[in-house]
Amino acid sequence: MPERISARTKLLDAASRLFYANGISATGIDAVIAEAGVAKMSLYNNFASKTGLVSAYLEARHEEWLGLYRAHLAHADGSAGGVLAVVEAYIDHAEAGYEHGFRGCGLLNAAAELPAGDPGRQVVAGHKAQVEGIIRSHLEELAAPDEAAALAEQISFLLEGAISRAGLEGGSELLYRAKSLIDAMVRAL
Amino acid sequence: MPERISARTKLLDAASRLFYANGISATGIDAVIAEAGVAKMSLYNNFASKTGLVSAYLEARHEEWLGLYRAHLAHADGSAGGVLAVVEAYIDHAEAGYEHGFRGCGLLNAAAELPAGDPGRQVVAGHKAQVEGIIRSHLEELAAPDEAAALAEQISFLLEGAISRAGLEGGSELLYRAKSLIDAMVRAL
DNA sequence: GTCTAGATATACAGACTTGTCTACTTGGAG
DNA sequence: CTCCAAGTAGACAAGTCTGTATATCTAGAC
Repeated sequence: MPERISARTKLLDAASRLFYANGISATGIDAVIAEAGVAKMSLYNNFASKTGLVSAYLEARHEEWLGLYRAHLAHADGSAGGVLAVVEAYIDHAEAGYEHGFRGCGLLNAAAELPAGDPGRQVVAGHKAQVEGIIRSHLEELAAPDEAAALAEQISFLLEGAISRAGLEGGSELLYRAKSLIDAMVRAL
Repeated sequence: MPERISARTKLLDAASRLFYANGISATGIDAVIAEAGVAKMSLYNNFASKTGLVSAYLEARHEEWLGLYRAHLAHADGSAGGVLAVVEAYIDHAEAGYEHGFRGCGLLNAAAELPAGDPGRQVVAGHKAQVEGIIRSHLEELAAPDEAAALAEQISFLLEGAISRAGLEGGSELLYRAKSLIDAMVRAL
């Protein structure tokens, strides 16, 4: 009973691995279907084009992150713990055993190779804004709205930079440093 | 007397515009030579391959940033001003009138589309480490080495994140917010 | 048992990519 | 004036890319 997995799922999983490790432009259709172990027509039966596959990839990365965040939030301790759950979701991401090491935020990397004006860049901008919004909503339970908004922006910048730098280093170490910095900032409230 | 400009320079300038605006993989040789207004053989007489052009591009972006930083450093006010000169160099970069708007750090964007293990990623990691080192050396004139190192890391994360987010927004506004945050952090020493 | 939706294998069209080759032109240095 | 380095124009080889077309297979619904 080998768990029937749809071609669509296999394609998204394969695309996720290859797009993340090697970049989107550098990953051809043929590489994706070979990694997925499906026929080329299965790709075009499930997605309108490579661009459609990329859009689904972006959406899936966003949903995946939300899932990791919610899992940590469920065991989080108070509002400060909620903020840390955001960081822990990225740490999970960094340690999820990518074949060629951690390479930073998949969404930000995708945006980097999309030409200016591509709608995919709006998706990524929306994701980042949502993350900052989550942080802000937790902080609003600990401080006045103005202060919460300012600190949420600062924390989201700090976290974003730590992810990028950690991606260049290839490991999650810098994310733990960001976590303790953020922990101290929230506790200082 | 139309200022004789070498084909190499025209190619690097054209590659700079196109690689930055549209991404490296998405930019073909033909587009670069058309933008530069030179013959294809001029490219291969000056660079071993497209990869060689990309390496020169990365090096040029690093040198360009250093030039902007040094220009601000020359008019900087004390060690705190030295740290702010780092931020101002990125603000200059963001406002340098890119054809399709600011799109973040060109070096980080390039790293995002290089496959894991590509030597170009080391160049980018080195640039980011050098920036953090510059910040640290300024702070060491204001605080103990340990404290300076910790704050330099925090500031470099914050700045890096602000650049990425500003690139997604397409403007330099978020960089000014980062500048005032960093200004406050340094003054608090 | 039949029908159908989904999957498969393979070939192929057409465009685009990097890089090479050859023959020609041009601007200045000596 | 001559020579040479740098640049030009365009054709071309060889490979890769996306996307389509066709014919076949298979598992479950009815």
